[in-house]
Amino acid sequence: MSEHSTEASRSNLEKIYNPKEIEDRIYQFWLDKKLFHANANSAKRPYTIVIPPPNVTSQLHMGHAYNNTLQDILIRFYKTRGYETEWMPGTDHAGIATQNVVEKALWKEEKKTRHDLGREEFVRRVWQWKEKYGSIIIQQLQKIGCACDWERTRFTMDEGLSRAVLEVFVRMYHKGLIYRGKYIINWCPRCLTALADEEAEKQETEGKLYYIKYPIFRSKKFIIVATTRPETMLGDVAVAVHPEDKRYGKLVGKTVVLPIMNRKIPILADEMVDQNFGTGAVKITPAHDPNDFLLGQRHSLEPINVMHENATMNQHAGPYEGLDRFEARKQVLAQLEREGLLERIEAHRHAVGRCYRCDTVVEPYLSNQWFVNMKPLAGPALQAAQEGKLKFHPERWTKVYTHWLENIRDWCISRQLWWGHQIPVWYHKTTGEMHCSITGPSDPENWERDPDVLDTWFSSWLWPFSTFGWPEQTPELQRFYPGDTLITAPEIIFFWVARMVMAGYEFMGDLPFRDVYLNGTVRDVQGRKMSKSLGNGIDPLPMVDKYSADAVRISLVMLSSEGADIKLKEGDFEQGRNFTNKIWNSFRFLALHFNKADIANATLANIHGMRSNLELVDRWVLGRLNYAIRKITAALEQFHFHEAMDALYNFFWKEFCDWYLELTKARLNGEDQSAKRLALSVALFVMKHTMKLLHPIAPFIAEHVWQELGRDEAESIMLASWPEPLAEFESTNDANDFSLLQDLIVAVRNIRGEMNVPVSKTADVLITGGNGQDPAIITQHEGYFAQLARVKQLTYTRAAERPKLAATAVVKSFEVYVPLAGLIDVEVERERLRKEQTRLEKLLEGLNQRLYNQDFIGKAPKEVVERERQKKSEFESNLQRLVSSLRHLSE
RNA sequence: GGGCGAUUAGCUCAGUUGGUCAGAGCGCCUGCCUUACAAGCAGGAGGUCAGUGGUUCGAGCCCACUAUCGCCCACCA
Repeated sequence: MSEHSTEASRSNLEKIYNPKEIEDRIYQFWLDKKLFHANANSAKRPYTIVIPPPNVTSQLHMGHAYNNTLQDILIRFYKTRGYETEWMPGTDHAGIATQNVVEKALWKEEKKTRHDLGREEFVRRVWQWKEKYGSIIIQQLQKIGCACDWERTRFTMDEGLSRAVLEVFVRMYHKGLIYRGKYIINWCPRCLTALADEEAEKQETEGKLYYIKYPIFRSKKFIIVATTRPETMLGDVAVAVHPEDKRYGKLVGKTVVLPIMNRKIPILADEMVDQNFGTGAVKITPAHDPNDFLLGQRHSLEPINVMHENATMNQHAGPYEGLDRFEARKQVLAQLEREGLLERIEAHRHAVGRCYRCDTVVEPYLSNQWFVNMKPLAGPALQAAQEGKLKFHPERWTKVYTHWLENIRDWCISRQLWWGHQIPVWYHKTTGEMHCSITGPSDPENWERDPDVLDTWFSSWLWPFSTFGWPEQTPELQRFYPGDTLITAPEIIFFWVARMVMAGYEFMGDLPFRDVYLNGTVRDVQGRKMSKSLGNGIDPLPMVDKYSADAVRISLVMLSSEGADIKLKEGDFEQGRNFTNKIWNSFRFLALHFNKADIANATLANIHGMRSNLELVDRWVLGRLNYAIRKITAALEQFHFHEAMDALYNFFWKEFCDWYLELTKARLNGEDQSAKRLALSVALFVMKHTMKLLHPIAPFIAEHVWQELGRDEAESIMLASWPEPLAEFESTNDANDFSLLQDLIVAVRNIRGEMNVPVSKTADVLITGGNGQDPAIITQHEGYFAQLARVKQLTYTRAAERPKLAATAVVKSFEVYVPLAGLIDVEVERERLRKEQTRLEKLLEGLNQRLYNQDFIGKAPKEVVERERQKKSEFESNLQRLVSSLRHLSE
């Protein structure tokens, strides 16, 4: 990093902040100085963020940019507060997603399927792909400034993490927490694998409910069943009714002839059946419906699987063998129709599961899979939230989390993929015996390994400790586990958050983080989620190019309130950009005046030394800075990012730039060297502190200005300390005095503005009244009026002659007159005063209503009543003086 | 079928324990290229805080119900 600008070079700093090369250079500077790396042997307190590892297939989208900005804010905030911060970056192997991507490419480029290559070669190709493209998203995080500990970058299929995965599987297997069995699972016929319940996304769909007549054996009668998936009837093995259903009592035990298949199947009674749905009689297809499967088990029915894995009908589907399930549905219905067995069709809204990766309709399918018994794991995770050890922000998510845990179902963890951690179980070729271990059996030639791999989340849920070397007790693990904070999207509370907590308790005996902040979703202006398929996304990287990373970060934070969704359009980034430009120009302004000594003098100790020489505006701005420090610190501690940004924005722009710097120009441009140096000390002090406060949100410009300001405290702003409140400047007197001056100045500006007096024209101002209050505060600061309201001569008299043709304003107990002979439009002025009159009258009306109300007088706290009384007398006086002015104007 | 959010200026949204809270940014109108910044400065207009009822001396803020929108969960086939 170059030495900060020389005084000579500062005169030609660009007017527009141009961050392009600056941001890259600064990031490299941080990297060179190893400022992101956390030291496991540090004496500082650790602060750990658990970052969601993005899929290796991902490109950075706006959701990532938002989420990672928030994490980076916390990391930088805690780092400068003296913590040893650890943010471990990495990627997730994303089993299905990655395999799909590579398979697609393989087909496109070589017209080959993975089966053409064979498992070993295919997996090798996926690794190749991963090496080439898998770190793109990680690099993109650098573009937005993320302070990740790059030396610890991890991948869920790294050797270490894979070791942890196998270790966990083996331990759980031997503990009886993992089992294998034939159950109905969610099957994706396109990805050809089982899915967990959470991976089958339920979508409300307008479907149909088909009523089908099943002829009763040796009878003319029928029993009518209702189904949404008629093609599954080919696998029916029974019809069930409720045992207490009077309509069907006589039929229980009879037999029906399954249409098309002509199979004789029984009519059973089972409590599962809902008498109020459909006809109260339900067809039973144990191989294709989870409820039917359970019922089938209770009644010892043999399931009949009628589909292949790709959801075409198989040899058990009779005449429909070979057809796709939906084609089969059509033809089954046609045949039923021809045979007069289709009673009727109703519109029916129901939830259909779809594969979360490819959106294909999921088929409930009977197959052999591995499951985790979740109940024993859920207990501690539930308790942690109930006891407040685990906190969600916003708090309402606690309920979502606990509800899921209370109703937890077993987790299907086997996937019929090649890309992933292969299950460490071997089957004996002759005895069929199972062997589960990390290293495998000692006589491998007699065994065959389970071909399935594990669900990606089975590695993700170990992330908070597997990344630190677990199961070894490494120094990193001992130091950085448990972590502090997780920031993620609500969509993965079940997939990931809850499971990490469960794994944390099971394998580490402690939860992995204490606070979980759920950030909202980034949406387009119409409120739709940004997505590739809709094409409504805003790519963050071009925005970074166009507006700068800081601008993108600032804008995102400004738009976000706690956990709420963000509606985003490109123009929103202008606000962030404008703010960085404002910062740049305020620095540029100071740069025209300051020298090295001024920077050295911009310390609290020095300002204290000169305390008696401070002007009101100096004390005021330091008071406002103190307020901003308190507010921003508290906001960030509570994850109120928006509030922190808001406080910073207002302090810096509205108070420091608009009032302080404007009022300091006289001293900076004046002849009085000591006054100039003093003003610069204060201004630079505020500037430095503002950069420290800004650093978590907009690190690049904060560092850049920090460097230009001489980096006297630390060579990087990342090593500077977070500002402490300035209690000694919390003077309410100064605040009140300055506030009065602001009101008076605004009143004059208001008159000038309404009268369209050009800036080039100065004006005289007469102030009267004050109601006994010492007017010195006004007369002593005549210069403020000159600078901010173009006042040539300010006069105060206790009871003045009212000037002729003057515009008037009432400010607290003072009256402000701006004589504007030749400029004033009497009509405009009258309008202005009347408007103010109406406003006051309305306020008084409200006050009177309260003050004449005995209940209010009697029950409201004394201070409140007193305050209202004072307000009333103030307003009444104001109104009176205003009316007098109006009358005078008409004379 | 359950649960949870949202509804405040034309737009996007803030409003911490009920008593100067009716606000910000953008947009709009007026005047300014005032030697830091036109990506700027100064001024201004715009809202019965979704509706109804309740609690209270007092309610965007608390309670109930209603309406509209959105999200999540759910084995009525």
